[in-house]
Parts: sequence; structure tokens; C-alpha cells
Amino acid sequence: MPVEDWLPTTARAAGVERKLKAGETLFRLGDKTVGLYEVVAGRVRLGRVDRSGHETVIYVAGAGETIAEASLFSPVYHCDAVASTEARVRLYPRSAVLAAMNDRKAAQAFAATLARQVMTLRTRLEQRNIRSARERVRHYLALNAGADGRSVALTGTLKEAAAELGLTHEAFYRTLAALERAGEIKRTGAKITLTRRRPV
Amino acid sequence: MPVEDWLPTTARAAGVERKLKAGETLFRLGDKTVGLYEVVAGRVRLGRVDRSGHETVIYVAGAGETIAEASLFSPVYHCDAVASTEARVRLYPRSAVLAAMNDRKAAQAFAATLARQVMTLRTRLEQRNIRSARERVRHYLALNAGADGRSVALTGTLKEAAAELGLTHEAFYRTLAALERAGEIKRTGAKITLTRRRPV
DNA sequence: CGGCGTTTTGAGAGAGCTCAACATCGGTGG
DNA sequence: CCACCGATGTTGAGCTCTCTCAAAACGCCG
Repeated sequence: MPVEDWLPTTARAAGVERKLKAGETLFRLGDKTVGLYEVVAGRVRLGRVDRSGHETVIYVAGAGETIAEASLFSPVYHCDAVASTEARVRLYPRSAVLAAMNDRKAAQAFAATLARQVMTLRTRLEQRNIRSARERVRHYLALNAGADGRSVALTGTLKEAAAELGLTHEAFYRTLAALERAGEIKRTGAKITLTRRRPV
Repeated sequence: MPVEDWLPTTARAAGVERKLKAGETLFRLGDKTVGLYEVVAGRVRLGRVDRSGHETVIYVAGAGETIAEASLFSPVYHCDAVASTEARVRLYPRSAVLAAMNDRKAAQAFAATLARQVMTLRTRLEQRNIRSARERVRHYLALNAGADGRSVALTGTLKEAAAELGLTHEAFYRTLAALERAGEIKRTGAKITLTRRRPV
């Protein structure tokens, strides 16, 4: 959901850029909201940590994507944002974005962006309901396949992908290996090719 | 997220009411979107069915809540809506709602509604990541506790709650029984009382 | 070359799912 | 009023599958 699709130029001009090291925290659950962030480069993940110390990855935002849109209407952030890689982010102050909402088109485009997020989250929820690691990985691969419906380009490490999937990395490795043995997929570095299309 | 909070009177006037029997389908994934629905009475659940026939419950909407807001921006619905009980729903045609978005306030309120949904879905996602049935139920109870932070009023059957939690009904029953044995909760019919407050 | 993180494979255990049986509770009709 | 019936609620037992702990190969960077 690229910023330029919905945020007017005037509001974009108010953006402030900032660098993050890998592993650095952008904000934490409960922090006062200052605005929304666009990831300019690198990857930033949204997550929550339960009291047993386990992190749930809610979303991994790459370059061009925004995070914390929903927090605009909330006084505090409701999840943690941590840089997965070295990253550059741009902060659009809350006031500037809210002011931009006075523009009809911007407000509608923003609503559409949120609506897309709702759909994405529902898909994620469906995925998390799949118990079987094999089925879950199949679901993930089918969803993330490129335009040809066959090749999946992994953005980060396999370990990161495992966290995004809600699996331990061991289970993920094993499942990938099993799928490859079964001839369902082929791996070449960070690219995975499905040997045949699969229904989602 | 009550309709009257954001949909202007003019658009609300365009609503068409309809009755549903328990188990009746309102729409299915892939159906052309005709608008959004307000649940006037009864309960309607949103879900998806994977190819193994397993249904994932995404949300259960009760009286006063709306479903399919996100689908306003999509040509087709992206999940199934099925009445859990006998229900009455009111359809607000897509065109009427989109027209209402020309009103600044309505558009902003709508965006805020979607933002709240995003937060709710993230919480659900976090919940689904909890493997332990006991912890998941605790999380659920803490989230659904009333203002006193102690009593939870179950809306439907325990079986429905189990589906919403993503557990088999057997596991849910057992967990409730175990929590009661452990003295953490007390059950009186459709009401559950936590014996002490718990952090989420 | 040495160190660190990712990738990979092994073995064991715990926990929820599945199948199964039975109790309980409304609602229905004779 | 009572017997029947379907759905919910409840408990039992076994099995499968992922998680956890462990250890080793691999790749990258200083």
C-alpha cells in the first residue's frame, strides 16, 4: 500500500526520515502515537510479545509500505515495531495526516487502504488456523506466488519467513525439505518454484 | 461498531431488511458485493472454508454490528457469511454507502471503524498464535471480560465460542473444566466469572 | 582463520486432534 | 404428560504432529 497512492503531496512533505539499525525498536506497544511510518528501505516487522516472551509477528513491512495507520485513531500504539534489517523509515506526523483527511479523495483512499489491510489480516487469520505445517506452508506459498502463480521470492531469511508463518524454524525447514522431496517445490537460493499451481 | 456512529441518516434510510434462518447463508466468498450488512438481531458469523472442509471463523457479529465494510472496495466478498442463529440483517447498498463517503465526517468515522477492526484482527491473530489451549482461553476470557474485568457473558453456545477460538469443542470443554477445577473461573450457565483479574 | 548466525537433521515429549461413548437439555408430536 | 429426537455438553483413550532441546554443517564477514 504505497503512500503516494493516498497521502496528498502536502502531507508527504511533512515527512521526517530516520535510520534504524537491524534489531532496533521503532516503537513499542503502549507508546504514545506520534504518526504513521513509511518504510523507505529495509524491512520492519510488527509484532506483539506475550508474557511468556514469545513474539507473534503480525506483519512485515517492506519498502514503500506503511505501518501504524490504524494507530492514527488511537492514543497509543498497539503493537511493537522492530527493524528486521537495517532500515530507513519516514515519519508522517499524526496531525499532518489527520489534516489531510479533510481532502475527500485522500480520506477515501485511506479508507480503501485500511479495507485492504482488513482483508489481508483475515487471510492471515485463516492461515493461522491451519494446524498442519505442510498445509500452512502450501497456503503461504500460493498466496505469495508472483504473477505467474508459480514462483515465490522470499524477502528475508527462511527463519524470518518461519516467524511470519507462525512456525518454528525447524518445522519450516523440515516442511520445505519434505515438499521438495515430494516434488511439489524446487528451491534455488531465495526463490521457491511451485511445480504446479495450487488452489488457495 | 454501531452503524449510527458513522453512517449518515440519508444512507441509513436506504437500508433494506431481511430475515435469515439459523444456518442460512447470507453470501459466499466470491459473490459479487452488493453492499454492507448491519446485524439487527441474532448472530451472523464470517468465515472461510478451506478445501479440507474446515471452517475458520473470522468474526461473529451480533446485533448492532456491521459486516463486509471492507468489501465495499472489492468487487466480490472475500469470506462467507452464515447466520449462527435466526437473524435479521439490514442491507445498505454499496452505492448509498459510497455516496455517503462524500461527507467528510462520515468518511473519517468510517476510516476509524476500519482502523478499530484492524486492531481487533491483530489481537485475534495474536490469540491464534498461542498454542496452549489454556493460555488461549485465558487470553480470550481476559479480552472479553466486562467492565469489571471479571465476568464474561458468552453470547452463543460453548461450541460456537470454541470455533471462534480456533479450538475443537472437546479441547475447549476440557480446558474450561480444568480452569474451574484449578479455581481460576466459576461457571453459572452462560456466564463465566474470573476469580481474579489477569493481565492480557 | 575464527566467530556468529542461518540452515539442517535427530530424538523425545507434550498437547491438541480424532474417534467414540454417554449425559443433558429443549422442542415436538402422539 | 411422556416418549422421542436432535443438538449441545462432557469425558475417555490413543495417535499424530509440532515444539523443544541438541548437535552439526554451512555461509558470511571481519
